[in-house]
Amino acid sequence: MQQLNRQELRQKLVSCSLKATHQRIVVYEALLGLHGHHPAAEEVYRLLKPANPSISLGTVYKILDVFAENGLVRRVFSEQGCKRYDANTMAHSHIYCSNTREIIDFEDPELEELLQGFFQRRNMQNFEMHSFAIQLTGNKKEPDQQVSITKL
Amino acid sequence: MQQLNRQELRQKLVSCSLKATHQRIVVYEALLGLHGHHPAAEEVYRLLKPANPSISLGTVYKILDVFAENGLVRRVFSEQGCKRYDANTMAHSHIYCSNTREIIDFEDPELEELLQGFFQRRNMQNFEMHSFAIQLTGNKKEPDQQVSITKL
DNA sequence: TTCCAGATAAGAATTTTTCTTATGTAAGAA
DNA sequence: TTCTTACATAAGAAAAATTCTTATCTGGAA
Repeated sequence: MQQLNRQELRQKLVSCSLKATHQRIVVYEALLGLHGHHPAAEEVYRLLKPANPSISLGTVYKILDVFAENGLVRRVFSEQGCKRYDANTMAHSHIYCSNTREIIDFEDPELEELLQGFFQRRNMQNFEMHSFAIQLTGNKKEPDQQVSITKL
Repeated sequence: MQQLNRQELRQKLVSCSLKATHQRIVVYEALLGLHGHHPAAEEVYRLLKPANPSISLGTVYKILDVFAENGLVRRVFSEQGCKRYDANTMAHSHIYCSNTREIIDFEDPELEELLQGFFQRRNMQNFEMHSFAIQLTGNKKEPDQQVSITKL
């Protein structure tokens, strides 16, 4: 995950015409630090509270929402009852493990390319597509081990 | 959408080793009737309450959960905060329209086939895939009109 | 610096979901 | 058919997740 310093984070916010407040910076920093973890607002709040005692949960909700609207983070589709966020806005899919309840990042350039190509050719009437996302649902055979792919 | 009578619904439940209670039958019936609508528990409840005054919201939640566990309905991944359900368990994708906030069923056999083939060939280590799902996010150009595809 | 549109804190309020417990009922057994 | 019991439901409390309200504060433009 890209390791940005505060000044760079500040830049990133400003480039989205967002005020670079301290709260927004630490929330963004936390999300980047939690690469692959897809936290809910509550988790981000719990993480930040010790070092930022004045931060409020409502603010974290608002900030995540604003970030999502501005494309700084992705909302992760979730079968669970709560919203999750992902600072990785690159094209990637998610794996839902029924065993461990994890949401796992799954980067498969071939898959992305395949779909990219498909949708470029596919003629959709009355629809302007912004993005697509795939989820795989299943089980990790070894819960402790990672999921990986071998080339075709 | 398949138009099943009560007796057939009863059969369907029993075939999943679920007791065919009146509540389950009307919930299932409602879901089938709302083809393409992807309701949340609350919506199903509101719909059923007039004709079934004794039904309880908690029961609807439980029933939808049981149905999902038994493959009678699909949980629809949603960016929104609440769980949605879909009685159409055939392979299909969902389109999220940012304008209208709709979730639209999108059947594209070629796409399903393409992915089916891809995942059959793709070797995934330590993962047993049960299903995959795609969402397209974007905007309907004409909010009132339908989205459709033209063959390649 | 000053100023102010927009951001935050705090906590109330609302919405969504789960849980608990007493009661009810479907469906198999007698 | 009636009995039995394991499972399902109703009701509402409780918990969890999210939004809203309002007073206060602050980043950054002028």
